Amino acid sequence: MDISGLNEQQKLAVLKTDGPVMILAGAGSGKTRTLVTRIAYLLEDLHISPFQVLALTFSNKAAREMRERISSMVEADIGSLQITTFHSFCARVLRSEANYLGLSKNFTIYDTSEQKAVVKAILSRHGVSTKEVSPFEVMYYMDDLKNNGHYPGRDLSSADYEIEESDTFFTYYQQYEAELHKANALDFGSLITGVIELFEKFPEVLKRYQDRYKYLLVDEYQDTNRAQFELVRMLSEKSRNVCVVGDEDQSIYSWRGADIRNILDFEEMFSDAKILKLEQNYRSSKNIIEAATQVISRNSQRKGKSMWTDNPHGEDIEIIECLNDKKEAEFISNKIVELDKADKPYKEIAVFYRTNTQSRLIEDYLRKCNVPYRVVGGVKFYERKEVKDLLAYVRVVVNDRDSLALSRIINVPARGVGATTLRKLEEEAIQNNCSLWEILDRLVASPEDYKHIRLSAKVKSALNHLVTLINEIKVSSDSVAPSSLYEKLLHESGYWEFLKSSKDYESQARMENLEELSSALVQFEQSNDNPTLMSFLETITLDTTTKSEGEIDEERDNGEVSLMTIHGAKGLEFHHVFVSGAEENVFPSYRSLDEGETGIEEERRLFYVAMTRAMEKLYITFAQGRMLFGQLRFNGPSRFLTEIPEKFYRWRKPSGGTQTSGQSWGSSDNVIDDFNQDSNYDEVPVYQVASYEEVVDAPKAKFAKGAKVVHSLYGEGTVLDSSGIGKEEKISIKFSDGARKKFLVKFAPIVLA
DNA sequence: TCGACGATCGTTTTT
DNA sequence: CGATCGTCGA
Repeated sequence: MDISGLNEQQKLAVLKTDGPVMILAGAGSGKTRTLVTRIAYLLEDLHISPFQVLALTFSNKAAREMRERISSMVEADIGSLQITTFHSFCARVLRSEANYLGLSKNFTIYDTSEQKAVVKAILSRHGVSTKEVSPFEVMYYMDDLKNNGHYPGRDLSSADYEIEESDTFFTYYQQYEAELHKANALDFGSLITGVIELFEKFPEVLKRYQDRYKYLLVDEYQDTNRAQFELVRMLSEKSRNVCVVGDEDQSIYSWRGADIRNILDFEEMFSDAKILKLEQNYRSSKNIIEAATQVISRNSQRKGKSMWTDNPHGEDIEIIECLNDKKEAEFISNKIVELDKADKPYKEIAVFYRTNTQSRLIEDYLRKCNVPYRVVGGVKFYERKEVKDLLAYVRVVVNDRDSLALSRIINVPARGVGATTLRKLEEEAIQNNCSLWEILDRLVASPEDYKHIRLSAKVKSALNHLVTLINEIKVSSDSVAPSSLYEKLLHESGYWEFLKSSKDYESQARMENLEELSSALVQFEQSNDNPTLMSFLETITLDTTTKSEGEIDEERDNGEVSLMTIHGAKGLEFHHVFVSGAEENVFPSYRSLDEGETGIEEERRLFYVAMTRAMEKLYITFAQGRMLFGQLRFNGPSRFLTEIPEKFYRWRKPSGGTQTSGQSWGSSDNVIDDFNQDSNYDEVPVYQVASYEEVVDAPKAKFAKGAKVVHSLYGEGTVLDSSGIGKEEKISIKFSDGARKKFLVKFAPIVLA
């Protein structure tokens, strides 16, 4: 293996194959290249069988990329090389060892919406309305347990988390788990904890896997949760050849359970661990790297790396202060048009935002300017109602104990089986201690046994038809191609007809989606050795990469501008990057602001990720006023802007328009008033910066309850409520027209009347 | 059983 | 503002 092109640290990372290694790889430091070379080195030079290597990633995209790069590097057939996501790996293990845990190998995987449905059912069973307890709270609670590696009945003596068993949420959790078990289903979290349970309860099974996988690699290690860490620890306990690669500064999924302790405590967990740092950045200009380094250095939760680069200094970062969100979108579009005129390909340009909703305005303006773009992420194909419906049919075929799927389709299309009838059938299932499907199946097979369930002739015949259809498909599922089974389901269930005859203007689009689902299935058949409905279901629940994302590489012209959330941008790079909406309450998001310092640090990492995607040029834009939740808000520039030292940027702000003087945000001398923007907001805010000046350092609440105030946009009002002091002061105002609104005093154009 | 209409409430989303 | 949800009424 030729490793002469690697730097010294990278070489060490490739060659140190024995014992635990943690590679802290900064943004753009050649992380994937190193990882891929390391695997190639194992196979080619050390002659390790691909069968003995397991590489775990988070996304299917990362797994695919790694596999492709390795296969182009080595001679050997890497068919048996396992490069896969944590979840796929666990699903595979659990399918082959299903019997140990009382599962059946055709188990269904529930996604978040199905998880929610089960939680709702349990809450309603307890007579708890979703208003009293939000299903999300329960889901969050359960996810938290699972992220920590908990499964029902786990021995907690060695666990590093605690459980209050008298907690009603714990009861909900237990019932939820029981419910999933009955349905022969697992959710994302229990795919991981299921394997932990398997390994803990059956050491001989664990030993088999330990013996097989002599070399373990974990990518994006900063995003692992505690459960995944446990899994890694167990698998590598014997060989101790574990190599994890991550960057604590790019940990942006803590809200999904990623635990930064996995990085910070790695050395404690693996006492003989070797820590390597990849600190040379090959991606970005010096300006960008140094600025980003300054920003991230404010975080306390980090191991600490010092990134550097040999790349040229590059252009200044540009911070653009826009009058409002429309002007921001307009600026970005115009700039992109300019870049295009300078022969910069669209595909080298990306626009990032904190939340998906922010894409709309930007899209509008890009369209106006005839700039081709694609939105990465957004509405997922497999989350569409009609797709979910059809997949529910498929799920029932694959796993008839999946009562949730069955109840979803039992009356879709409408068969006259309403909530009441369904309730009766479910009651009967509970009485008989069997699944909903078994009741239906028996009811159709021997109706005389179920005379006590009073059903109309119409309902009976409808159920008969449904059950017969499902049974026919089940019988032929071994001999008939999945796509043919799908077609049969689609048409004989009446779903297609139902859409066709529907006058709903959306049903045309729905039909197209179902055709797309069909072609996805055909495509799946063509690219898999042993395609089954089960494996198709698993693939689409565990791999959400949309088809269009894969097609982009084929694009051989200028391509398209990429629009995405910053989360979606991780791992990518672009020559020209726009980070939009750099305002307080947007980025950092208002939600993380009340989480305190932890929240801010995660947002800062997000900001760091955003900055370090840029290779040549970085534009950061923000709007003075933004339409948010239906009202115009004045949030002020993001604190992260002030964390970039002045020498790295030029701050441009509007001149002319209705901008009032006295603006003080870009306080430095590198502010350039060269950027003319007239407002075309219908209701142009009269900008009263004076109040901002006065309020910002106020030692006590400026606006007390009951005070009469004037808002430059909304007029006169009375303060209803006030909280926080100084910069944190928030007030709610009742205006003379009766409207009630809340403001962050610091930025609201409000004065005492 | 279905639809229409208010009330509600707003992150991020690898799997 | 807008999607989503639950509650009514037919």
